[in-house]
Amino acid sequence: MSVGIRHDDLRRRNRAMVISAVRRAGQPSRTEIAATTGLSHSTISAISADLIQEGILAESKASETVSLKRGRPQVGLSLNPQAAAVLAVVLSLNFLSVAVIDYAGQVVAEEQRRLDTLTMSRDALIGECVAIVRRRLEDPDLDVQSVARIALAIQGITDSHARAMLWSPITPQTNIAFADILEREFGIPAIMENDCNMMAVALRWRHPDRYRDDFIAILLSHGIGMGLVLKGELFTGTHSSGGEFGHMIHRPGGALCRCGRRGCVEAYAGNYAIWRNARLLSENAEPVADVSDAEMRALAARARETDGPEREAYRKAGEALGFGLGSLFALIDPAPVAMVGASAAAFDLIEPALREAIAQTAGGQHSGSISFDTEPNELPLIREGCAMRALSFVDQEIFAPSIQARAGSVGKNVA
Amino acid sequence: MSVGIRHDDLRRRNRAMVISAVRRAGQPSRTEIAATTGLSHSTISAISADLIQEGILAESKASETVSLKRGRPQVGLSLNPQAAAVLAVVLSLNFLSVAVIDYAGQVVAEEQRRLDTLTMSRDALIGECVAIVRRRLEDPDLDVQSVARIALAIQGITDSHARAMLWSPITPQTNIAFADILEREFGIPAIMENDCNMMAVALRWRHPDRYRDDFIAILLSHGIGMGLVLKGELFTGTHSSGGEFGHMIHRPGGALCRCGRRGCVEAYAGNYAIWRNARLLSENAEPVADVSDAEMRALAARARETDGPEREAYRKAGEALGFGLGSLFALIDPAPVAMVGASAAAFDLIEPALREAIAQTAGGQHSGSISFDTEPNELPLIREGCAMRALSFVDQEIFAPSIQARAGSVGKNVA
DNA sequence: TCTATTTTTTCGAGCCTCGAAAAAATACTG
DNA sequence: CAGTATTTTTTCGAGGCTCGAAAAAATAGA
Repeated sequence: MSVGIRHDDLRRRNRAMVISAVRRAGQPSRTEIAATTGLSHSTISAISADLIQEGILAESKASETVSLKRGRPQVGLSLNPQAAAVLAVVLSLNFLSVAVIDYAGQVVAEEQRRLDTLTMSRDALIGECVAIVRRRLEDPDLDVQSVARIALAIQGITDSHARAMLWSPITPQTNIAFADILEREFGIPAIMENDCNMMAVALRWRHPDRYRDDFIAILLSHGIGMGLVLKGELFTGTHSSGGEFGHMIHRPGGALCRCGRRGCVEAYAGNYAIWRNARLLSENAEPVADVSDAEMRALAARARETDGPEREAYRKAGEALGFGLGSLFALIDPAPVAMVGASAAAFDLIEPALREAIAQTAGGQHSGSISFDTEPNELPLIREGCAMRALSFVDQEIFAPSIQARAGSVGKNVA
Repeated sequence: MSVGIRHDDLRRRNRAMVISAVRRAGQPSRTEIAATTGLSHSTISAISADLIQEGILAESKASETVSLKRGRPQVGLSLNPQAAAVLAVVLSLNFLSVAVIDYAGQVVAEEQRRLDTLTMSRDALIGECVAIVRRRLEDPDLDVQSVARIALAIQGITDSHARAMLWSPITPQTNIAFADILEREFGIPAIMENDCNMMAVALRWRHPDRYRDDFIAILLSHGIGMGLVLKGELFTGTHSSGGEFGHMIHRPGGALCRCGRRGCVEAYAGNYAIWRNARLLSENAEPVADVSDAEMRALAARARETDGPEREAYRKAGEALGFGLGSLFALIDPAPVAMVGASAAAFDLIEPALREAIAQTAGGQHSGSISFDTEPNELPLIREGCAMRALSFVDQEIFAPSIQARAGSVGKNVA
């Protein structure tokens, strides 16, 4: 059962709230923070004095915005970039990237690498990840002491504790506890997240107006992934990262999916499925390992030109996505949808059939009001989500810890 | 954004926690409460002294359990039955029932009534609900002042604020703001809940070991409903009660559903669908309004006897439920399932096809470990859930209010 | 230079929780 | 049956936290 609130929790939570208000608002004054948090000015004053003294926040000296109002000008508070740093590692098909991000959220260094993830051994895969992190940590420009968190996003299913990859389409290996491995290797807290969940996290930071409490991010790529935010919280399954939208059943016993089952949404809407249908191959044909983006673009071009099998393939994809979304909407009610990934560039080919399908489902009552945005580039989004996830952890777990072990904290080695 | 924690919230939350600990544990001693909440003995002592003084809790005088241990015997704390009362109203097809429940959760009065909900006018339907509540409130044995909450459960879709029925299969009427109507009529806070959600709430109270953080309650009746608890919280949609499992799409363009659409799970697994298939009627045949329980029992009996269309009808029902659950499991991961309602008595006919279908879906990896319980009687469950929902509200909103307006509270008119 | 205005800090009051010690209530012991 | 051991509950002072009010700080306008 949930635990009572101890007296010291109070300060901890309010500290976290102030930090989070600053991260969200950019350069809010103490008065603004008091307004958004509902706490009194005196409390905000006390907490921010602590945070500044600890080197977590800083006052923005420059009164860049010329104060037009009378009275004492507001002093903006901002995150001290040097207070900490985090690493965002993204592992996707044949591709590994890492970015070092300062406490204010700016990328300070990055590195990318092509791999052959599908054929690599378990040790090689782990080795590459460890190595790329090590290279970044050995960068003389980086104060290793300040690195407070490593977040690794992977295409595939992760466990609900954000420790391990359970299964992934990018490698035959399963059950790799990346978070534990990195933690042991570098002594830095690490987490392992699902890539689509990180897309959703990033969208929430990028467009807080459009994507706030309830929305859906769908990755249209070789496979179909989903990140879901409900009631302002990232939705995960009870045991895994969950939200395996691509493997909801569209047609029982239908087309062969990459996962080995039949009739999944992905078996109609994933790149390999569109490719398979466009070539008029059997639905039982083994999914191909990879279709290049160029090839998909050519497919889309042909679909736009003539009403041939390519157009029909996209239509089928739209239908599968539409019925899938319809079933999803039956459970969670309609919400804004962001279509992310290379195939989002072909969303014009997908949308008509998708809307038609949705109209036949429980979500159909609102089909007019359902809006779709597209964002063809998933990688920056995933990295950004990863970084924000890691930074939020630092905000809450390190700079607002439950124990008063504030001495020796990462923030200390500043000013 | 979320709001900071004020100093007075602290006491409020801890009060709520103590009350909730007592409601859950039955007659816990102060020491036990301290252990489960993690608060100190002194705090528990102070809070429970307040609560006893206010007439919310009471010490169980009788040391019924002969203390076998040395030392000062524990004094059990219990809820004072007279501290408040709530009304649980359940409106289902052709049936209206109300129960008065004391603060300790015991039914102290009840009344039931047959109606013809399908043909009643809007005003008549509202009138019946208001009237049955009025009769209970006019009961001389009841202290009207102590009635702190009315909870109304209805088969159908309610809004996410628990104010109104949006749509229901039991009446052609839509958008009835029952909660507002009852509140205005009687001046007592009211809520409007979905029946299947209340089933889930009740299961959680009844079997906290089996149904705690994540589970699914499915109503197998004329229609198919679902109540879902995820991460210990009742799951609702973003705009409505959500969880319309029965209207997830099983077969695009398939059998005609009561909701007017095609291929919903319900169009294969609802009583009317089983009946339709058992009679070898077309999948396009208009769903019948009602099939009596006796008729369904006869159908089930025939299905058990011979391998005819009846058995096939149940098989199809199982298949639809299985693929539906499989898609659901793709989103939320597998969880224990309780099958509730008259047709749960025929679950033996449904289960084989259901398991076979699930095995073909993303949930299939765990198909062996998924357990199903059956509970044929939904009404007591719904009422119980309704009552607990209302009582929890009293616990938290009235007996642990955010403002210190403790004078004049309902608890005051006791001792 | 003085006044009005707005932001931020300071200060004392009021709560709340906690730990330690005391008090209360019982079982065991000889 | 009195004394001791044991367990539960209450009491009490200390320490923290937030709050409101007042003071201080910082600026624009007169």
